[in-house]
Amino acid sequence: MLEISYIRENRERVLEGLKVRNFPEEERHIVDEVLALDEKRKSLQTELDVQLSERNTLSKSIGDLFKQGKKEEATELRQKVNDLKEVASKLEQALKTTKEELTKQLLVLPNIPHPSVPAGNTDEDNEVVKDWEGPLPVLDTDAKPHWELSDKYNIFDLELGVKITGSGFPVFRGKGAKLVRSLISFFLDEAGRAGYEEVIPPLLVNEQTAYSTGQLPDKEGQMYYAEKDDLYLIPTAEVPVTNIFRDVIIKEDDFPVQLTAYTPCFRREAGSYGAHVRGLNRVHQFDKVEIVRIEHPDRSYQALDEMVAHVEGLLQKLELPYRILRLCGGDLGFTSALTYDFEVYSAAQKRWLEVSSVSNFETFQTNRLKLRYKSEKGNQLAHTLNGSALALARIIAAIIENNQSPEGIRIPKVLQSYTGFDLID
RNA sequence: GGAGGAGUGGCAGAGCGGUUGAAUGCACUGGUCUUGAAAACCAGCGUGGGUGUGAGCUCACCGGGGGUUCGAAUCCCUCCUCCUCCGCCA
Repeated sequence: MLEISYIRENRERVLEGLKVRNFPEEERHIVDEVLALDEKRKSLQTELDVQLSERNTLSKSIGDLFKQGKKEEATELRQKVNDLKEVASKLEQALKTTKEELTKQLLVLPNIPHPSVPAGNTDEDNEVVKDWEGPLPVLDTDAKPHWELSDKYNIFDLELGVKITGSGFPVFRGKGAKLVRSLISFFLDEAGRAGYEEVIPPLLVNEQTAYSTGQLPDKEGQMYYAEKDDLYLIPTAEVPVTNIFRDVIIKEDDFPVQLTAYTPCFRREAGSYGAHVRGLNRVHQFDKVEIVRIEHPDRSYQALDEMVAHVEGLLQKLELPYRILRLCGGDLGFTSALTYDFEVYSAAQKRWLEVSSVSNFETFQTNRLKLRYKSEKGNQLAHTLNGSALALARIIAAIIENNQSPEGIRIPKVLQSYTGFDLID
């Protein structure tokens, strides 16, 4: 959620940002509505304070009068305060309504994009900031997509997932299962080496938690919901991990906070079927190692670069061809100010698969989280960032497709000490 | 799941209807003293909102929400969490 003080001081920039995002023109008046509601809120607050202040003073003197035994005067005053109360409670109600309306409108506004974010509508307008320089792998004509390879080598079984749960819940088996576990360990170890503290968070979260990182309201449809307990299955570790710092005020020298977590991720992905989501391309449950940082506003973009470099290092070690995109305004997530997407080339499908998304949310999440740091200027909102490092299912798709050969599937060198084998055959 | 107890500032711990945003101790910050450190002493030390150029003034907040009252951390209702005992259990 944008800070109201930011909108107040940067109205033009907010409007400009909404334009970059392709936020519907006919809805941009919300900015001015928000500003008007804020003014209303302030004047109601001022009026209310006057009333309450008077009430407090009179109440005190009633107490004093009673002590002095001046009962009649006290009773008289009591009546007067009762009248005041009515005015106050009306103001209170009006203030509450105004605040609610203000929040409701504020929730509609997405984060303001970083100046480097290109304008644009769809993923076709994303900017390739780093393309794959070398040749893309070319496979034999009889090369198979990963779902066919999986059948051949018994790596994962989607049919079985259908039986147990439903479509989109793969069952990994044998060397496939071990490959999953190896990747998770490898990613966690790499994050640890880069200074991230490993955490294992809950996989179900409450409403407040889902709200604070921006999954609620609006994106309910993306999350599985356990109605009986009013809990949501996490779509990413970002949600529970970032919320570790909800309602926290940290010291300035606590920066940077660096956390990493492996979790399964659950996404409903309602309505997406078809050839492009075959196999592991889009599933409802997948594994992911996430990195999360809490940063000083002055250093958050430097941190973003470091996170991008970290993810890049992982892909290099896995020997996968990749490219980095800067998302355009229209493709940018609601809560993000700047996002880099990583895509790996899936040689048999001859297409790029998104495997990581690294974002700076600036104060958009911390405003909801109430995550601040102490500074000389008073308590300020910190910046949050996160990125996938890395998401598994598609990485596996790319590894098995790109590394297929008549002998079997070659395991990248860095993983071999984890898997204990160098070939799936 | 059943029965009982408890939730107060970073922590510990008073307060149980009237200048209590909240005693006291510890921790923390600044200062005095000291060659330095410790000790001792002095001072400061929650969050959010409104208002003012500013010092400041003011409102709200004692697990969350609602209520009673002229007035609530203190009384009532409700929800949540934690602890103890019983039951169940990886």
